[in-house]
Amino acid sequence: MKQDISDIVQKALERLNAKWGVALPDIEVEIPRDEAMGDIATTVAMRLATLCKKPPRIIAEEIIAEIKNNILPPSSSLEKGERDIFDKIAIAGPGFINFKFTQKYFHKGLQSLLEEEHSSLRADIGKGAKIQVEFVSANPTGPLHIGHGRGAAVGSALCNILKAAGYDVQKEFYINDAGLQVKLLGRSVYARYQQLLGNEVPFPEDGYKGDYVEDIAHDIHTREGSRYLNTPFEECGEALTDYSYKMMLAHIGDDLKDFGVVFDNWQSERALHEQGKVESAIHTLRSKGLIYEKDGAVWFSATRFEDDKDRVVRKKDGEYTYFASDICYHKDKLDRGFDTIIDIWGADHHGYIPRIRSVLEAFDLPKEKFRVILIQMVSLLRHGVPVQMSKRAGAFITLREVIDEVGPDITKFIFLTRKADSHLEFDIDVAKEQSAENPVFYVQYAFARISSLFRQAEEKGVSDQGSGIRGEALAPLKENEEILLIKKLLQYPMVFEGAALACEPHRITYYLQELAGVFHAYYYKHRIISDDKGLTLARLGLCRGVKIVLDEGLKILGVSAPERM
RNA sequence: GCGCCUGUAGCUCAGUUGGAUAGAGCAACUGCCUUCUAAGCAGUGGGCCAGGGGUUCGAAUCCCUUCAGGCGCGCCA
Repeated sequence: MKQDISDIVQKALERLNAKWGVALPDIEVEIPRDEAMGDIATTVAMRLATLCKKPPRIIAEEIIAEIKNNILPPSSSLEKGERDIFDKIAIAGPGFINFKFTQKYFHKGLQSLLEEEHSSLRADIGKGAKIQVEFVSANPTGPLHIGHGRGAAVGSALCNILKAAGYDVQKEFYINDAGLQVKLLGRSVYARYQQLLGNEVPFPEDGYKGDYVEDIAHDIHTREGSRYLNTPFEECGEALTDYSYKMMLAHIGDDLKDFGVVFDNWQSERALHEQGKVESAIHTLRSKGLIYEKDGAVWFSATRFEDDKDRVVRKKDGEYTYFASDICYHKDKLDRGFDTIIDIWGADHHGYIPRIRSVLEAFDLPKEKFRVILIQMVSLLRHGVPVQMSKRAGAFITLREVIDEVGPDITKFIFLTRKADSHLEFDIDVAKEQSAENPVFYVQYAFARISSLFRQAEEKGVSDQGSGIRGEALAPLKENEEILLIKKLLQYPMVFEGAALACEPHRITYYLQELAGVFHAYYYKHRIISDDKGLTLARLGLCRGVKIVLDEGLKILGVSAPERM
């Protein structure tokens, strides 16, 4: 729909520009707010006004005349051409050009949806460009919490969108398996293990206090018995630490899997060190004169770029910082040949962005290739009361608990009903108890209703398959609600494109709710299966179109599309 | 103190990258099940888009400023 208008207007503009001789602006096309104004509109005349130094309405008139006289197929006959595609082309307001399509146009649009199915809903924006999205990347020092869940839902949906938009997408989880935090987990497990066996060693200050730490200790005891009892941490710490974080990592992987999120690659931070990549990246910076020593530590001159402070890469104790691995990691990602790398972070890490951008600049890597999506905090509520979350104290609600209690579909859908960068209130009881009022069911119910229709049609021996919804078969669709519904279906590609370009999955969520709404209204008002076979087939065709688009959208969100409810 | 984000209906949030008379879902109130799933439909009420200034044909959207809230500003990750 958008493409058709863009093409037609583009042709008209190119012809007219022989006379104007200006730099043509992009043709922006939008859905008018009010249905009555038209099906689609362009603002290009207003944009041209300053360029051509003419009033926008005059320009709009010229464009319309050009379209009617010289562009529209199949002949120069204005009446005929207009009848095939447009009911009306009109100027409105300050210079909008509003297009109103014919029923025939909508029938054809539905027909190509039915013929091409999902492929007609995707686009080739990416043209095979390699893009990598890194998300979740939770420290393997504890279970995933609800904030990670939001990141997982958004990241996964975004990847689905980008794939459908023709990008070659890789989903990556970065494992922070180096550094102090995993060591602290090891110490915590060590202490619990000793305590379990009656050796009351002190629990580390700021250690991880969650029950899962004891679980790991128990697990080690059942597998390996008491062999580490009274062994100093210096001797067995490494083994315990390794075991512990790998265990956590396995749990994280399981949680994600049950949430319906899978990764293509798990990149270990340790591996970067072991392969000498961290050292070599720092070395490269040093050779560029961007590394210096001060106070016994090694620093990166980030202030030469856009950061407001220089940053330590190697601590006084000789250990590399997390930032050092991150320097290496981001360079490495681009070295791996990705055209774009997207990092999805918790919004509390926003201060980190200038640092990484500085790094890319330091390596002469184009920083436009690096994009960050920030995920705002989730406030978890129970009965409208905030649940306080503190990881260190061990008092928090895990993603696992939420999935078990509320279910993955509802959880994901709620995460995806808001822009990533805006706060989200997640009330477990509202999500669960009022599940009938939950928007996810509204959308799924539309899908289930249609599925039910097809089952019944089949029982009555009516099938839209085989008999073929082609050519004139869709002509009986004449009701307002039917045209409205087709129009909604044909808007999907516009919404999808917008979601892909802006990296905003929530647009799909909103669209699906609207589509379901239009469908429910239609379903209530008009009977699909009737004695009129031609009409029944046409309406089933329309329903199949809705089903295809609902299916596509739900797949992108990672939410199931049930045949029955 | 500096930086980033947020402020839209009673509540939770959208708002097509600057477009037309500001939108949805809850909540409230009215109706609709002998008809393909009422997890549904139809309708009513509800707004100084935090306040103020600016930019232009046009601002919830961009710039400046004030106020309010959140988050950062480690040789943690």
